[in-house]
Amino acid sequence: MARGKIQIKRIENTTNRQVTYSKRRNGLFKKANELTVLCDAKVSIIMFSSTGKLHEYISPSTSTKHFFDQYQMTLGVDLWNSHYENMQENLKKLKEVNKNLRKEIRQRMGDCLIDLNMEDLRLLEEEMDKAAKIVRERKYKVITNQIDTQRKKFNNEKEVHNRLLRDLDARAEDPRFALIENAGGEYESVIGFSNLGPRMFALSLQPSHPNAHSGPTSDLTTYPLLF
Amino acid sequence: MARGKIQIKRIENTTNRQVTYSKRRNGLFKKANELTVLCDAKVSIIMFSSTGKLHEYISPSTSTKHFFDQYQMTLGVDLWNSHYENMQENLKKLKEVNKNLRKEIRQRMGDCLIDLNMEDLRLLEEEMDKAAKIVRERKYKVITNQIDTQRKKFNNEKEVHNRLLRDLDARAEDPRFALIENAGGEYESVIGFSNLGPRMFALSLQPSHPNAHSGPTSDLTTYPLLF
DNA sequence: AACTATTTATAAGA
DNA sequence: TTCTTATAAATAGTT
Repeated sequence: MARGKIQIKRIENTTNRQVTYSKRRNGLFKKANELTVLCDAKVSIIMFSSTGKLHEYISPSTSTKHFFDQYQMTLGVDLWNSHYENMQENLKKLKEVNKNLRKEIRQRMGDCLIDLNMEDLRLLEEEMDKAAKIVRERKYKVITNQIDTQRKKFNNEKEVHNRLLRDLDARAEDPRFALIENAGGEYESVIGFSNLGPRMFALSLQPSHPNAHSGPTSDLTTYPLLF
Repeated sequence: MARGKIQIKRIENTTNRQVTYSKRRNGLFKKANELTVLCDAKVSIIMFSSTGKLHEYISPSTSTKHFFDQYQMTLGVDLWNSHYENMQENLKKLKEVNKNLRKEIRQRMGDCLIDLNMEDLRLLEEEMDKAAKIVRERKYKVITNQIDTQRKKFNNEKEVHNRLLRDLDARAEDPRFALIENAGGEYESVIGFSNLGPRMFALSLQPSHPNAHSGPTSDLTTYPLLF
């Protein structure tokens, strides 16, 4: 528009193009601002250069977010609605699944049996008996393992103890230790330990504190319903 | 900018303002389009007139939604994130809860018992036995109800049958029916029905052995248990 | 919506 | 980038 007319088509020279972009961008923004003032309008211009740089004009006393919101409201469409709807659909489905899972658990706890007919009840009973058996077996296996471990521990300690005892006997019969035995009286206390130790062990094997762990039973009340 | 310079300030005359808005809007859009072509850029202009009307320019081969998305991506902020954050948080929590519920069910089915210690197993077993008992009781209750309903049905039908039988006997002794018997020979077939029908009935209704009126306890043994 | 005098924008060069 | 300036384009006021 000066010093010669130009064709409106892509400027091939990169530098030239960038200069023109810069100049015309300023021109556009200036015009936008004039429009804003003269006509009491709200204008938003967002532009990306060919190199991907972002420039933006927005009328004073408004914001891009507000603009977008108003844009959507005016057009009566929500450009992000599909995204939002998807999410809500997902949420709904998950809640439904959640509800059903809870119901199943309650049924497995002996609640909510009203909805079940004879066949359901029969299957549930059968399944639960089967499962209970597995749980029982598993429990016995855990018990057995624990006992086994403890026995090994005990045997090991017993052996250590016996060795110590033999050592002491040997020392007691050894005339070299006679003096020390009489002098220090250590022998008695060692015997005392050998009698007491294993018995203490046996006591601690009993599961004397039933609720050391919160079991799986408390889960139903633990998870809040999120709606 | 012609026929006199103007001050860049709000045009008070409404008509004038609207005309200017229209003219300058076109100018702005034209410039935007030139910029798009000359500089290979993408431009989005959205504007609201003072009366709330919306006008928009968008470079060809793009869309407003795409523009907004790119705008947000470039600025590294999500203007609508707050809308979704809550939802996403909820979604995540629900998924987690569902996972745990599933696990609990699996444990109640005899799966995934590895994670449970002795105490958990003991509690689970105890609970499952209790629940199984409830399920069993419920099943028996359903069975009992079904049997009760069937017995009532049977008694009712039996009574209807007996009444029919009495009716037929009464007719057979009524002289008015004798005429019909002699005239058309219909009586034979009626007798035949009255003899055959009830017997068929009895066969299909009588529970194998004679004392159909015994209490619910004997009914339990009369009807085969369907499981 | 068209006209046009005038202002404004800007292409090319420095 | 910025300034300059000749010239193209936009547009205010009018019809």
